[in-house]
Amino acid sequence: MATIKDVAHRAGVGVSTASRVIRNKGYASEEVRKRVEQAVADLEYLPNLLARSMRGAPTKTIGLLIYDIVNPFFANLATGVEDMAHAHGFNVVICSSHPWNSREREKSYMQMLIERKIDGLVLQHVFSSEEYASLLERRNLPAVRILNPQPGYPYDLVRCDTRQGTIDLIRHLIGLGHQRIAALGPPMPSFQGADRLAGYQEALQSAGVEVDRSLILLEGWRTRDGYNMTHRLLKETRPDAIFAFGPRIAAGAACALREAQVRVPEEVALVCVDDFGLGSELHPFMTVVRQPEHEMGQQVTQLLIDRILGTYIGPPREVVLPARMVVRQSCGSKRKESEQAQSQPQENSHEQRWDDD
Amino acid sequence: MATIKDVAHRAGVGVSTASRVIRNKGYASEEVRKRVEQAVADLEYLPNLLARSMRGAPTKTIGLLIYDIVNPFFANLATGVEDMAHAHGFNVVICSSHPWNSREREKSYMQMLIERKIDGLVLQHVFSSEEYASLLERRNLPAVRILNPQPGYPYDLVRCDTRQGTIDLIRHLIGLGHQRIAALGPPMPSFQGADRLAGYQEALQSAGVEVDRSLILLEGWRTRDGYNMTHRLLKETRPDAIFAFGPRIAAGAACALREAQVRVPEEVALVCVDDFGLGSELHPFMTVVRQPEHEMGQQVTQLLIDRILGTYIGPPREVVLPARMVVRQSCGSKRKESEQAQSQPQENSHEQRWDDD
DNA sequence: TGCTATTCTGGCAACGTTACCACAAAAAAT
DNA sequence: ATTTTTTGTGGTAACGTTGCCAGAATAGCA
Repeated sequence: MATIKDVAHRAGVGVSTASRVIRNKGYASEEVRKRVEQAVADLEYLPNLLARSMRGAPTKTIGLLIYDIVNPFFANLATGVEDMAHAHGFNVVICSSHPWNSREREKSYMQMLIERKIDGLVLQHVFSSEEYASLLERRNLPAVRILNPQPGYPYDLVRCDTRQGTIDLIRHLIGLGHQRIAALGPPMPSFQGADRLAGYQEALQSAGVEVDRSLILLEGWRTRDGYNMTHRLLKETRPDAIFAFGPRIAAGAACALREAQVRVPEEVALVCVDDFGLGSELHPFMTVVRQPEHEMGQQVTQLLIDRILGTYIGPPREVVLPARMVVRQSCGSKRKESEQAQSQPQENSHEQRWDDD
Repeated sequence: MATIKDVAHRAGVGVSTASRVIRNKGYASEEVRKRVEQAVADLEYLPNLLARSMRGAPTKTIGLLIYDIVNPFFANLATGVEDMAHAHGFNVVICSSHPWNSREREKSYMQMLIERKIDGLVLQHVFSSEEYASLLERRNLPAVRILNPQPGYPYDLVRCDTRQGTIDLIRHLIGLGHQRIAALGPPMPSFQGADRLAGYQEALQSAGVEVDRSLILLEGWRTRDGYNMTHRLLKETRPDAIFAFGPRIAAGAACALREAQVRVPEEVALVCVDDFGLGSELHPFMTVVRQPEHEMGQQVTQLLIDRILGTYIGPPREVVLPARMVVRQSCGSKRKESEQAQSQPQENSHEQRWDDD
């Protein structure tokens, strides 16, 4: 662990001179420059960022606090953040507070990020406690939000219009002749849930389909919840279609349907919001509405960096990106039936789908 | 951004006293303790970790450097690392150097991690340059490895016996009557690839099946590669089964098979190493060999923390965990056919599969 | 030759924290 | 009564870096 002192000594110069050469700032003769650079190479010197930051230098690091890195949605989001951050010379510290609201980790990560003096923060969490907001404010640490606003605090926000996306999806189902469409989601004080529920109701009403409250079950986001809700649903009625608010719910529903020997899409259609990552590459089956995760990650990072660099100063901005429907086979569309022999013409070309390089 | 000086001043004590109270170490009267704690609360003081670390204190942070957080394998691995790290009071900085060997990011992240003075490092990368090893050595920064050894450097290692796992998988195929089994993998100087190729050949030989070199294609890990290899393969021959070295390859293969109108599993069986994350929850189709990612993450972190704390000092350890075969439907097993009506009895109960809470 | 610019160099303070020391007061042991 | 130990407190020096300043050497210009 060589320090700048070692470098200076080895090059036979003072520390300030070495510092100037290393940072390439200020005067230094060619002669001295060479010697210092040689010493840096010899000692494999890397500056101590901690010490630098203590003098007030930015850490060039941003934090990303999300629920669950295992969820492909967040994973894609994270790569979007990383891509944009890197383009601006920032590094990203990903903190996955972990499945389902582990408050303890949320707090631990918030403190850790602040203590380590990051330059800014991308937040997906809705704070479980208001104390966090005041923590950020007091240090005036720039923060931006993804997905959900933080009620009462005016951060920049990038979100996706899943309400409209849901409307598209439900209209698609109605267009295929489905009328009794069930909705499976989380319990209701929920931002993401509310958008989808609103879209669901709006699409039905505008199509003149009555909203049947017994078709709406709101119990949770997990696979387990989707499974339970579907079983309960099937005990009472037989819907034409099931709209799951998220992919885990849809996966649980699919399992319950299999167990009940109800065939998808022949007997019931199944759709959801957000995609299945690798699973959709393997077997492009489920018709979904996709949020543009990667782009959302990039955009929110751009907003944050604007704030960090002071490029933008002003009232909070809100960027709303459209959701994109991907029609596949899980609703037994007419199109699909008529073109069954061909290789899913309704799916985008695979060239576009595979961005794994 | 209150400092300890502010706290001390507000409490009417010296900085050392404040420090002692905050760290709960050394003497302090009840009276003073109260006042300092009140000041901490009032000012929302959080210690500056940077400054602490400059005095030589451990940062209680470990770095995790992986290829691709979007891959569910790595995502699960990461949560394993986080779980164990948290259990010991460490935080984790995840750095996803990103799809397919972005050397630039690898380097940038290595430097960033070292500069930020983490306590230890979990590495999955095989260094693209030897300079990294010497970097770590010189700072004697503890590091451990996951998946692959670093040739020439004796780090602790946790890996999975994918050779044996592959043997199980191929034997399973042979047991179902498949003889002409194709292998699709990456180009050959590859650790992971070599294990799987070896297992493949070993299983065939021990079953008395001749290894046909024209059935072995080694072009890459990507979906695109699997797609291309499969098309090329089908142009020349028609195998009984396809063994993909990884899930992306399998996904590409599945796509090519669909396009060629070859049905899985009726006409050709398809298996691979590693699972499909959410996709397998939705549609448990592909028979795979799974590495215990989460456990691997936990174990490797335990090894690292042993090194950091000095609990273990000695020669490098190697932990080899078994792979687990998950039989599903993609090889048209006899079992599956005979029990078709039932709900996948060969799959573990969903209670075990769903760990999303 | 002098005089001001320009280029180059190194010493020193400061960032926020803690380890170490010195000292004072109280408590305990002689 | 004294010495020793325990308890409580605050000052100071580092950690590695950079900004600021002072000064030396060189160059440019009368």
